Amino acid sequence: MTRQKIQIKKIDNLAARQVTFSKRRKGLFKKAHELSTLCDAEIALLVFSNTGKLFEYSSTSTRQVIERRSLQSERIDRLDPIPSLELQLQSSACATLSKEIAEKTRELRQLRGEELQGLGLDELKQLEKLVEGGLNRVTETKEERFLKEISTLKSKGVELMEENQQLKEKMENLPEQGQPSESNGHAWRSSSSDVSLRLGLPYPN
Amino acid sequence: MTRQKIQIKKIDNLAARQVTFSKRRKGLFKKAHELSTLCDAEIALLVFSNTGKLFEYSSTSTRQVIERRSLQSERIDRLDPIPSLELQLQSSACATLSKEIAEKTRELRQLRGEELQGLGLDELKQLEKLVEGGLNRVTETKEERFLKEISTLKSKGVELMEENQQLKEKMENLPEQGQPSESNGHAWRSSSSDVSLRLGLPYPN
DNA sequence: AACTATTTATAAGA
DNA sequence: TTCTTATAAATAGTT
Repeated sequence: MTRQKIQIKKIDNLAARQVTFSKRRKGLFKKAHELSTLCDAEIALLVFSNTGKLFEYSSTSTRQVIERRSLQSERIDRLDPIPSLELQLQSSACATLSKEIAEKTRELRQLRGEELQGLGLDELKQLEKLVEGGLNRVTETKEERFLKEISTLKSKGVELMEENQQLKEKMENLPEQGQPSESNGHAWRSSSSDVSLRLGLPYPN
Repeated sequence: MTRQKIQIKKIDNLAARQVTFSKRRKGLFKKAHELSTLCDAEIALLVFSNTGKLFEYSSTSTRQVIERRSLQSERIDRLDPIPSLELQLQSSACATLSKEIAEKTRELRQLRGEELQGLGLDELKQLEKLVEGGLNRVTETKEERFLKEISTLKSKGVELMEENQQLKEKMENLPEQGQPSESNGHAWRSSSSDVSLRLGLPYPN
């Protein structure tokens, strides 16, 4: 609707879809609120994201609006003695969920390279691209994490070296006075001098 | 919002309110539909007019969306006075299925490298291995398929060449007798001699 | 129901 | 995520 007109069909790119979802959800809620205020309407708006998260708006209370709807839309089903309408509805919901699970299971197996026999050459090429993309992102993330780890260790090393340096200076400034152990002091110096080696740091600073 | 900006408060004039209600309701429903399509969201929108008339939109079915919400909100507000035992059982089955879907969705996204922020270094390494394995299997399968395709084409090529050879021999064994077209025979020979080239076969056998 | 001057929403990019 | 901005879309008031 701006910069460029878009087609109303599912947005493929995940990030773009999430951004659009946020923006448009906000816009939709605003419009719903305006309509309820301007025209004194009672409104309930339920939105489940792709990922299953629920967002809702209601001019009064969602429950109240839903109850009002139940009253309107024929409560004939109250008379249904046997397989209550709700039971039927839930059954079909379960069936839908089951189908969704089957589909996701198949996708998962394909991404893991486990159920490839049904696929054509083109589908295989597409799948390969998808998995390559995933692998790249995973590898990138892993390496970023590694680098972060390394730089954390580096700065810890620097801190330790500074601390040790201060300790060394304190030790040297102490007048020689028959302390419990002289070798103790020596050990401090020697252990403090190779912190960067023990931590595997590339260079001491 | 045009000609003049309006305040978002109840419109006093009845006629104007009704007109605005129609216009904005239409706009709101359109926006809801666009959001559900663009972002693959499940939406239910209930609007009661001033006069008590119900208008509703749903991407799937209003009941289904409401059921899904009931599951999420852990039945805080139950609309059923006595949820029959069967209904309860089914509800919990649905809840289980929903959880399974959420889990599989998360796995899928991780395999696609889309939801990595929560993972530790070890988990990332493991995931990388998994995706690498998948990629290898997909690539292998794809290449097998390629080879199969190639050998199929090869044998077809051989068949064609043999058939052409037979045809050539038949042609040559025919005594010269004013046939419909001599050039026809020539065309056959010339096209039959380069089957392997036209099919892009690596070598004629 | 149509028109249109404006306001509002928003796609793309930063 | 949030901001910006050019442009598309919605719509208030009018006919």
